Amino acid sequence: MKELPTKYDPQAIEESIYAEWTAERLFRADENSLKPPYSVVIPPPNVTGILHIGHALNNTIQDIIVRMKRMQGYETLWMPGTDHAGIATQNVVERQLSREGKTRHDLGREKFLKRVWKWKEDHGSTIIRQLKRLGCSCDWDRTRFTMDEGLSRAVKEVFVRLYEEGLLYKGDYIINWCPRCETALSDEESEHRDLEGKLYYIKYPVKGRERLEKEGEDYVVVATTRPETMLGDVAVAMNPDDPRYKGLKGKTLLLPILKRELKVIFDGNVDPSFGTGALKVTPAHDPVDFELGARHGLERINVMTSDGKINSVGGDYEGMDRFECRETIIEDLIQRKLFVKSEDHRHAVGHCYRCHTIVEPRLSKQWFVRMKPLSVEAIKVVRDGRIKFYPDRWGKVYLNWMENIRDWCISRQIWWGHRIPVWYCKDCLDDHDVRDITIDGPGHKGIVIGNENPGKCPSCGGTRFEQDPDVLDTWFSSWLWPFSTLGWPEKTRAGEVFYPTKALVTAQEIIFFWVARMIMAGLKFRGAIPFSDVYIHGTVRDATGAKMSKSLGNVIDPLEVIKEVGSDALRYSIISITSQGQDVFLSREKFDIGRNFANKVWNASRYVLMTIGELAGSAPPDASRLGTADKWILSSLDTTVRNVTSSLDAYRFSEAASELYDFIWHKYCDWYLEMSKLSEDKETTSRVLVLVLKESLKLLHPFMPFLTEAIWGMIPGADGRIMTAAWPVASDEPGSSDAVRGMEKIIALVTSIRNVRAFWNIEHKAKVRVLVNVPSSRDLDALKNNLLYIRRLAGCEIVEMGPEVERPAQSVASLAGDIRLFVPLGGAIDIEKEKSRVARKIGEVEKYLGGIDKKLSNASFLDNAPGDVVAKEKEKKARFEREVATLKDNLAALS
RNA sequence: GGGCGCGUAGCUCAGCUGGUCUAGAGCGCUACCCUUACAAGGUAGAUGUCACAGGUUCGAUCCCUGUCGCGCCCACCA
Repeated sequence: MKELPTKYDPQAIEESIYAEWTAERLFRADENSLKPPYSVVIPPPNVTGILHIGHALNNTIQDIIVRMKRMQGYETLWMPGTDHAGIATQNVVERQLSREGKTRHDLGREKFLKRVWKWKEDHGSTIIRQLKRLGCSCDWDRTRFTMDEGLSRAVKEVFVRLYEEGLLYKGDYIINWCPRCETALSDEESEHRDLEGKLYYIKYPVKGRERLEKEGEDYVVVATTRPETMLGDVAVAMNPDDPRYKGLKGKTLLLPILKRELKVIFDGNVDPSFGTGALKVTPAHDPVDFELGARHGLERINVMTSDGKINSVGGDYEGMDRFECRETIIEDLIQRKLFVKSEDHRHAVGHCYRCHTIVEPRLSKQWFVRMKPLSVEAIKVVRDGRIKFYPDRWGKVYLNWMENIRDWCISRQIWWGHRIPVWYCKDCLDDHDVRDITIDGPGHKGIVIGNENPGKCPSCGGTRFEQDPDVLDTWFSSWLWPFSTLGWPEKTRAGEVFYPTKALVTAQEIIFFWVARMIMAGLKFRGAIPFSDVYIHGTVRDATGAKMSKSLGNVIDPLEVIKEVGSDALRYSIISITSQGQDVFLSREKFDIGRNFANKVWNASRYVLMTIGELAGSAPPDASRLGTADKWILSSLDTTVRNVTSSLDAYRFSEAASELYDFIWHKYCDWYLEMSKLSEDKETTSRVLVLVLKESLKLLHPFMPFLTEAIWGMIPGADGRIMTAAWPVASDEPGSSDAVRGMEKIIALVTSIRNVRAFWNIEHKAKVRVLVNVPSSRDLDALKNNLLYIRRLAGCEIVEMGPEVERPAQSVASLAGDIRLFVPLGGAIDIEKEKSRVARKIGEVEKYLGGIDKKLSNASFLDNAPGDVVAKEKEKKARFEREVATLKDNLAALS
């Protein structure tokens, strides 16, 4: 007989079991299998990343889905991989370089990229290792990286197609610019955070009236939060209906400090109620001003360098940092008496999502994707339910973004990433700086798309080519992930079989970044949705509600938790506290839930394996020999199978977890296992014990894969791996309701007797004598058949049991549903104590009875409520009345 | 400015289409127990005007409206 070690030691089993699974190639997804396919998309974690607790949650959920589906007989593919995280990775390597006193420019592009690749080889698999430690059953043979050759081909293919369909353009727009990373960012990459800023009021003189005496005639006051951008002002705008400024029509203003002449323009988009109603117009540094400038044909003056310093336009301010310049300009304006006042002003300011530097809205020439055409289908598929969000409120968030979608800035001024596959013919373009070329659509002269130098220009025959220096947004490769990883644009068997996938599991933060764009890309390039279910789980926060992040230092490292309590406990704990879509507030103690449960399962299994000996074999129990408890536990198991399966199918993971917890702990261990110790038919009991254990372990396997596999390996007659065992199927019949009812009576009676024992401080080893009044003959049979159990579990002697049993003198009484029980205590009864107990109980029951009485005497209730509800209420009433009667009887007898 | 979520036991939270709710769980608390699977355990127990105010309904923790408190997301009010 095999035996489990006495002590549950997750460290001892987890890594070795994972190695066994790997050796047996159980994670592999076979595209030639005849099983129905089932695939999920793993969000490619950032290659610079390490596993944080949010990943642990995310990947546990996916692993649960995948493991259940695998056990249900699907050919499951869980495709793992990482994305190259352009900006983040480049930052990491640049930081490394700066410690050596170098910049990337010192190395040059080629050497720098070599260095990044080296870094990737050294560190890029950290998170993969960690996911394995967590137990993820991904098909690691298919691990992909967004810069792999195949995925890069997909990126190029998509770029070409978008270009040829006129969905790409390159032009001057205000984009979010990170002066630290020195690159453009998409709107999604600029995170808005509320900051306490100032709103500065500044006088702009009217040309020729430099005395500055009368506001509105000699000067105009404008309000701005970014005074440094005034260096790029070209106009001041007012609302045409604003009476204050009617007189300024046709006038010219002077920019303080630079003395540039500014036009006065009128535009309906200016809000007269904000500030002074006069808006300084800086088309190169503000999106609103850019629009205004475009409508009124204004010049665009860029005043900053790429690292956020004032450029030569700024005269004396040249070379100053943008915020230093802000201070200096204010001081200068105060000196020149052009400064009016400043007010506190709270406003949202964009920050770089990678380095948290304040983003500068800046005029820049960038590549964009026209998104509106791509969004049309993507809106439809969610509207008509082909793609469902869980919980569905996220569908609204998605649609709201999709319906207001803006063009996607995809070029980045960094080196690590997919280089934009565009070659410029220097001859056709008259040696213009390639950064300055504007491209509206396909067929632009002198432009060749491709990864290789085209060699010869198709239009002029020239041979001098220069590739676009920029790279693509990382998400431009991530949005292709569901099909690029399956070989697209090649037609592959895997691509046919495993696309579309079924489920996507992710956090709310990347709905726009990734989920929405994958849907668009899937529809556009594969002509089909990439997945049908999007499950959005909550954000993991610390106990105070703050997002867990390294910079806040509130991170719980999952690997440390694994070291302490094991991966199974971590997984179970985090799932059980995560109700659907709700944010998770995490603290260290939460992991006790899983640790204790794992321990319980371990010990119960150990006990079962120890006691069954050779009795169980692999044979099922003989149905004719099943007793009340056997039938009850089998029926409860059946219910549990049904509920766990349906909860998991509905993405209610915590519900499934607690269903299992309750069944295994409070039904199987607390009752069935205890009763099994007293069984007289050891063979049947053993068979039931093993059967229920095996089925429970299977249900638990997706949550606690290691533990269940370890135990499975010790069970006689449990073949193969639990990981590939067949998922339990619930029976069609409702099960033995008689046994369930009977068992409920047993439990109620035993509990009630124990209650009496505890209340009267009856010594542990002393047996009490009990008389039991059971009105129902059905229940009486059930109880009589299980007298042995009742006696032993409650530590009592049943003196009498039947429908006519009366309360003897000198006894205390108790109730178990409609069963009355009497315990003669002789002189040991403290009358006053018992009286107060009974009186309190009467009060309680009468309160409930009152409520039901009121209901039942309400004619409208009787008329309107469905029949079964009324019947139930009546039943309840009868029960309570009996209870009250009994209790009153008891009270009377005590006096 | 728009959208969303949350206020339920001392703490952390479940409670899915209103009646199976006499509102649950885990932790904590009280009493008893080292009963030969488990003290990371067992047995028994205490604790709730389900944020507040209205409304709909025969009936509301659940649906609607408003108020207060907390949190999140989106947004070009300079």
